[in-house]
Amino acid sequence: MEYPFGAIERKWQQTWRERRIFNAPQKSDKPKYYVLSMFPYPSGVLHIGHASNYSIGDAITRLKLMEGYSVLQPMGYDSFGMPAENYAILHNSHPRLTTEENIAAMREQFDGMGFGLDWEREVSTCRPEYYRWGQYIFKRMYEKGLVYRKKSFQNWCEDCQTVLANEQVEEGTCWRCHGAVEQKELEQWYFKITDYAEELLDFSKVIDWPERVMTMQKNWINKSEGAKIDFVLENQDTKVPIFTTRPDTIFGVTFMALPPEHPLVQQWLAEPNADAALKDFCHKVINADKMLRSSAETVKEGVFSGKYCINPLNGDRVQIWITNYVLMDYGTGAVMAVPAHDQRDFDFAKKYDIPMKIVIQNPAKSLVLSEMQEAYTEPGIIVNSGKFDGMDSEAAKAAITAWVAENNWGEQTLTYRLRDWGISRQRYWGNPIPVIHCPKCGVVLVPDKDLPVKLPDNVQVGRTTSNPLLSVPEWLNVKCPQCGADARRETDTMDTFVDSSWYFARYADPKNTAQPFDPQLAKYWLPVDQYIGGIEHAVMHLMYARFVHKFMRDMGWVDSDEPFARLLTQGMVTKDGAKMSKSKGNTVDPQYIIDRFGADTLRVFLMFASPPEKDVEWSDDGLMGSFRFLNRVWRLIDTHQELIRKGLETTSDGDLSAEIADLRYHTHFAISRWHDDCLHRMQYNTAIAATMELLNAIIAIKAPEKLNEAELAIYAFACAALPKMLYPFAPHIAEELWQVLGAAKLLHDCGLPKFDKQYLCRDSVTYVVQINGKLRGKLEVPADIDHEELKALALEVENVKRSLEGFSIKKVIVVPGKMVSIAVASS
RNA sequence: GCGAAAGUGGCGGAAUUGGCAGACGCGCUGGACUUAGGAUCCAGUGAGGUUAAACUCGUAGGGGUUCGAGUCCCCUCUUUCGCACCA
Repeated sequence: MEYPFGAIERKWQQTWRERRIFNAPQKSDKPKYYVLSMFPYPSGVLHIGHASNYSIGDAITRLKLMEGYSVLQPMGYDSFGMPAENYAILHNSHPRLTTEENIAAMREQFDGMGFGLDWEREVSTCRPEYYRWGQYIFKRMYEKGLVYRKKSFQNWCEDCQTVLANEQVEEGTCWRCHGAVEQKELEQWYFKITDYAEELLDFSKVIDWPERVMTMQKNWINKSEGAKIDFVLENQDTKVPIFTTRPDTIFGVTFMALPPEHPLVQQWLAEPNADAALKDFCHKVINADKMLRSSAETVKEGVFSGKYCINPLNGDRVQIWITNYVLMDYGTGAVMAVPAHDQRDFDFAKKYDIPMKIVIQNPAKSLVLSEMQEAYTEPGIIVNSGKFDGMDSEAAKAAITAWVAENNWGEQTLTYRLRDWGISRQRYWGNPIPVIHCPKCGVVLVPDKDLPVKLPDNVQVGRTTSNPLLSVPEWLNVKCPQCGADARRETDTMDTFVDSSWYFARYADPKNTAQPFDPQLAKYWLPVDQYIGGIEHAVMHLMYARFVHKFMRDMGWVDSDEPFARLLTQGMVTKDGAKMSKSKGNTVDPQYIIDRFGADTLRVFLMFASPPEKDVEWSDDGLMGSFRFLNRVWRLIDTHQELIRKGLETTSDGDLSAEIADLRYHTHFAISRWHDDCLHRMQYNTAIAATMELLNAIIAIKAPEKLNEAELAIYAFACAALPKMLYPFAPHIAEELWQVLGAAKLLHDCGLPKFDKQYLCRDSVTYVVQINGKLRGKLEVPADIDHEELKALALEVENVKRSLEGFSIKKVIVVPGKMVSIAVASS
């Protein structure tokens, strides 16, 4: 007989809704706790990955409620972007309509899972009441100098018909569609995330983040210290700044390397007498696959530009080469090449027969140019460097930099790999950038009173070669708010990562119509105490959100330095060892599981199969195991409910059988483990295992109706612990059984299951006896036994005695409560 | 190539501080029951060995520290992830 999960789940979902259990109060006597799972794109269908992810957040939510916190667990939808646009095209509809339909469908499925979400705080990024404030934030950032426009080569995804930020290019492909990314010269809007590079490297204000995520962000930002030094074009005043971390090698520069994108190179190419070979080379490199080009294995190539520049330190005349191995994106986009002391420059110089110059000697073994097979990149003694000769190269770094600064040739500087965040997207379904281009006034921000700039509805969506917004003249053409002249709206929309960079703050005050959120409310709820989401957002979303949060802090809107105090990166659900996907045909439909076995069964399986940060391998058999487990709990309590209710009203004083004393120990032990696993270790799989062990211990009592009053009290206590222990994972059945046992209150309001330390101490303890680390016997002794007495007893254990024959005892060690270890040597 | 994490039965996983390896679940084997179920209950289940014990081996492989190592140290292999010409 299966327990009636369907009726139970519907009943409690309705009760929670009616009693507003999960609608977080704006004010509370209790301490606050903000649990947030990354919001989904509203696909319209609940995926097993959603079920898994949100089960974790919900377990934490219910635990924190039991613990006495005022908990906020909101939910919303990341509803702008390509997928929504494509979905609408596929269904021959409009993204506004399909998105709202999908949201309604998903909401129903979320409720079917029994998630305790505060739906009164729902946000959806594509609704004007939300994106209005995204535009408002854009404007405030603009006013603070954190937004600018720049024309340059962009990562262009042909499939998505839009540009991508550097972070959004994965192995040369688009992070979303994995189409090829090429370079295209465009004028784009940027957020100056680099202003916060230094602070983004600092994770001292987060409480608990995975080391891995912090490392990934640090690597992404990649700070390096060095010097910026101006070389000067021969016979001209034009400066060519370079960045180097090795100023100690500057006297060894024999050529300069520039990428084809370098402005100087572009200028030379534009000259009427530009060299044809140079043109061809630049064209080839710029249009080459970006992934291939930036791979260390790619053969270094270049063309001599015919131009020279002057090394300011020694006046050397240096050839300028255009190469494929220098990145326009990093440092100043120009490299002083020191082939003797840099492997890349060495390879290049060998290939093109460019001279080399040793300026650092290996103290162990003198370098000879003609014999060098690779660059010498280690520290050493400075040579051929004028007044710095003889110095230690490490010390020379500072000395040379200081000399450079003194002579105004350059300065000490920091550089980061992190680039500014390009937020322009040439798509319809996104947040319009609130800007008007006026032929007289230039860039004019849309006045706050005119926000939001609403997306027009009458647009032909589809894969177009230009931004669909260009085809809506009544939207596009406006009067300049400053001078009233005919002007045009900006048609770029914002990267959807902008929308998701502040939503966690909007949840604090989601209906505010006067500002993004009331700072008082945001200061109350933020930071998010526990954030949960996929590792795939380790760099992009999490770094953008940290950046925008720091901006909001600087505006005084929030007062925390970090948006997410604790971060849990959950694993994905796999089947047959691979990520579930339609194309592989290895998907599982959570709705079918819910209909057939109940949401509680699904949740218990997902939480039991592995710790939250690890992947879960789907198993139909495993799911059945969870279903049987819940059925066993159900049968136990349902069958004995009257007995248990009676037992709950009696006290536990009186004689106990050994069996019941044992049950009492197991009960308190299981609850204490559950506490540790749920509250400290966040290892929910073992918390469920502890609950199963308790169930097994209770079921082992075969005839509870024959127990005396004291024993029955212990039995009932054990049974009553089960619903509480199950509540975070299987809340519906837990709530139902709790009611069956006669409770008046709902479980979230009844506190954590309690255990008593005194019952964790046992009268007698089993010690194991080891000889040289090998198990040789066991003995049962009183827990408070004297160690000397214990040693003596251990030596008398039959098997131990036999094993000791022919050996002499060197040492006997007692590990309290656990073992006696005997070290022996053959005699 | 660099960096990080990991490697435990047939499977998912447990072992929290260096202290009985394999909790819990799945699967499997044998049995009971019959309302024949995706049911329930009982017993067993790392490998070898034995009638049964004893005992031996065993946490990717090899060495080491220790009375004692899945756990600490060194080397090697494999897998996953991140970075990958960053000047």
